[in-house]
Amino acid sequence: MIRVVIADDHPIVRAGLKALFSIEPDIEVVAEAATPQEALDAAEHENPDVVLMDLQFGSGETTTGAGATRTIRALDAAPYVLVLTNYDSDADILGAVEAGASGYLLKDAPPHELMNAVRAAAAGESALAPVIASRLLDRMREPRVNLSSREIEVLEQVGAGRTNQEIAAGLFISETTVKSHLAHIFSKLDVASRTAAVSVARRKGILR
Amino acid sequence: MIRVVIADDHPIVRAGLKALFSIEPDIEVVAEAATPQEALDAAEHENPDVVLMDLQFGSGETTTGAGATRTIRALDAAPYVLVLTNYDSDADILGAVEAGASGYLLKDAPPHELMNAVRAAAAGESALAPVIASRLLDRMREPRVNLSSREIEVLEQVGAGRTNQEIAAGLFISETTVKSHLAHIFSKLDVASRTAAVSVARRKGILR
DNA sequence: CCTCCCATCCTCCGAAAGGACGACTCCCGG
DNA sequence: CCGGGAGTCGTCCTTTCGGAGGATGGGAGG
Repeated sequence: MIRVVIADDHPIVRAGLKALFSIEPDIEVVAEAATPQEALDAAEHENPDVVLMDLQFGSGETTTGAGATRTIRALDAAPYVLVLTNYDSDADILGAVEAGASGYLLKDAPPHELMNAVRAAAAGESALAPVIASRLLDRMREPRVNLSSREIEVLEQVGAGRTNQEIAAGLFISETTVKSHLAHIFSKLDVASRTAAVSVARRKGILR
Repeated sequence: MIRVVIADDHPIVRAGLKALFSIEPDIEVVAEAATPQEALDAAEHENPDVVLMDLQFGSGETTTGAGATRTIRALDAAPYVLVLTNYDSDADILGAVEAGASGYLLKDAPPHELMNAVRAAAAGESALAPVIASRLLDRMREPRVNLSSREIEVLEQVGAGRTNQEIAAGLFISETTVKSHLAHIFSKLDVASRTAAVSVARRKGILR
């Protein structure tokens, strides 16, 4: 019997997963969690084989799904974590994989794919949705972009529509420095304008 | 007995809703639909009281959830449509209400709120999630922004990071015309720069 | 018919943005 | 201890953007 913990803040999704698993003879839902903290507790005390983890939790939470994944994977006798989420943003996928997730599924996946993934995860294998797998490979090919925290800070201001002057005032630096940061950002993202930088950063998941 | 049709492309969500409704003595799920078209068929032939409609369907669909809502509401003896979706974007809410939805719920709503909304809808009343209701009021206060289709087209290009020259070439118009459209956009959105326009448009749900 | 809105085009001009140098600290890792 | 990256600032210059202001034609609607 595969012991599964469901961690998702949507009651509807929890009910759905439970209903789908109730049909499967070899899978048992041993706990439900509506917050990352509850997920962690359940992972510690219910001795599950697999934790199904949503990445997006309500805005009230201090821990994210990725954070909870990391903590769970650091436990003794840690269960495998299968990330189940709505989006296929590059940043999310990378973050989940780095946090130690065994798989990454989208919520619109057909049920049988979900079952396969749970069984694979329980066996210690990795299961990525096909969409995700190819995206991960694409991402591997693209050289990893490393913006400094200050650069991201500036880029966020740009994304909010502020001018260099406004950004300078807001960050207590000179306009020259803002331009300097932007020049570095442009070069790293291989673009020529602020709007293009925002667009690329959004696509890459650097900006939300 | 309240007859309900569930229209959502996520098998997990359909299973969840069905499971939740199975507990309620006065609500019966008479059909499930994975596409807008299926939803329309079910609305016509199953004689439901309420259709629970997701707004986001897979990219392969020709009709949107809002479109299906409009069509369903135009039927003889039309059922009430309750929109149940993930996001609370202004554009989505407005679109759903204009299409004739009786209510707008978020998928992370607690089950009892969902049940209340279904019963209210079946009785011909409106049920909006509190979050949505206040947002709708905010939106009413803000003067409605009406960008022409051409202006939106230009704005999309701007959001993709293209320069005026590139946009002009792409749309087969002169750069002057692009600037003219942008000037109108700026004035309508009450901003002073292209990046600010994109930012505001995104917040208002004009751009995704 | 006349008016409003949309889409298209124009010029002139100032402001913002971006490129290309250089230069100074601070701090981290080899 | 030294190199290099990050962050800060500067100047000079070019290009792009946006503002002002106007013009044309076409379609929708009072």
